[in-house]
Amino acid sequence: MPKTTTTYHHGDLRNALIQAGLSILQTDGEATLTLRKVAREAGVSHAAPYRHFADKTALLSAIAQQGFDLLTAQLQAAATDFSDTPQRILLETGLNYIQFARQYPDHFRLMFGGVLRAAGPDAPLRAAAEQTFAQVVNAVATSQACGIVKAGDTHQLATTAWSMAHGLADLAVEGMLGQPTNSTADVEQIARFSLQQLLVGLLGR
Amino acid sequence: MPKTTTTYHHGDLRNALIQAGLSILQTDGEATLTLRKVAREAGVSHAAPYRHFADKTALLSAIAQQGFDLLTAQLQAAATDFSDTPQRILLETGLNYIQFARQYPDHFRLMFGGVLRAAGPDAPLRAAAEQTFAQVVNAVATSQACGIVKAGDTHQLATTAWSMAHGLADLAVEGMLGQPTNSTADVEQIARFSLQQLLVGLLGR
DNA sequence: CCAAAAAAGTTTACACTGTCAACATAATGC
DNA sequence: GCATTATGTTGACAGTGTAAACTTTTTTGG
Repeated sequence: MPKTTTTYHHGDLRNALIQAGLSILQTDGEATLTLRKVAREAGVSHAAPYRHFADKTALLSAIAQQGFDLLTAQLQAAATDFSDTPQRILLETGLNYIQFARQYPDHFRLMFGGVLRAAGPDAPLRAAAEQTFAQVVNAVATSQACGIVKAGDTHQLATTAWSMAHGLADLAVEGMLGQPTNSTADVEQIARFSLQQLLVGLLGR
Repeated sequence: MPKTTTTYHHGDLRNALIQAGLSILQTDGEATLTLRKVAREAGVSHAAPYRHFADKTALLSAIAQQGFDLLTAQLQAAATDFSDTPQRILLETGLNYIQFARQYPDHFRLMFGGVLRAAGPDAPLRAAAEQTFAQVVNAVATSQACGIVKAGDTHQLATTAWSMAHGLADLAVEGMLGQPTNSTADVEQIARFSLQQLLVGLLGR
């Protein structure tokens, strides 16, 4: 019977629950994301999730983790896209980061909203976040190699770059960028400008 | 009878509720902040808050607004402190912003977590946020006047500076700055470094 | 192969939440 | 002074997260 999908009881809940939660998150936002609704959407009883997640936070944490994985993949894809023009990698990585935040605002907010802070230093969620950060470190290292960023502590420079992109992303999601219209063009413009200003500083003369 | 405090029924609930909510927020975090607990703490029945706030979100919104006011005042105080060394104003404004976030992490997260996004473009909360931003604009204008930031669209440059500080603040609150220890010294160091990098870019040669 | 243990899912129950409607009381304005 | 409004209370309701007891399936060791 390995014909249909998997072997045991339901198929695999846990993934189904994460998927259901993700769907609710994207359509109705975190505020309305309830454990019972997730269970309903997955077609199981309201207590079933507790066989796979210790509590609601654990489910949210898993969803957040999936978000970091997705973001990591997206940044990596961008990096390979621009592997022949390495001078652009840092800029494009930043723009991609911001685009992700705007495309999945609730997912993005969940990723950086308390779940992370609550996660201990050795939680898998934190590891996933650091893998995303590693993508930024890569971009900085590449930029250093091609002379668009000065030599120096790569990790530190990457933290700086990450902060810039993250700040732009968060303010954009919150609707505080490009005050009146807040259009895609507005955000792209200010993001491009800001990242470029930082790059000038990171070149160092 | 203007002896005690105020005139009517309770004194003034609404402020008492905001204060109680603030206290809960700072000691136990947003997750445990419940409307009924706020009412209890203020010494009124569980439905009393509805005479002053349409719903829970309205209370949270008021608390967030108070946060923006506090932050604005703090940034302004920093600005006057350094009025005789204007070259430092932007740096110090940024450091102060980050310090505020670390001092009141839950308050900070509330301010930028959904309530703002949910607030319409003409909500008082948004006005309060813009007043905070105005403080950054001031710092940039001062920096331009003393030649530490190049001429150009002040508003745009301020958005850039705000994003940098905000990104640092948010990542610091989330515990993603200064990976192992995350100590105050660590955060201060990376924040100072990052802001300075940006300043180099904003000088522009 | 099959009993026994473990895993996965269900039902019932409980305390607690946000919110509403009906009611009570205090303050204010004519 | 009294009617109106502002403020606060009580009681109720649907919905929530979570734990305990129970059932069903799956796995597994003799």
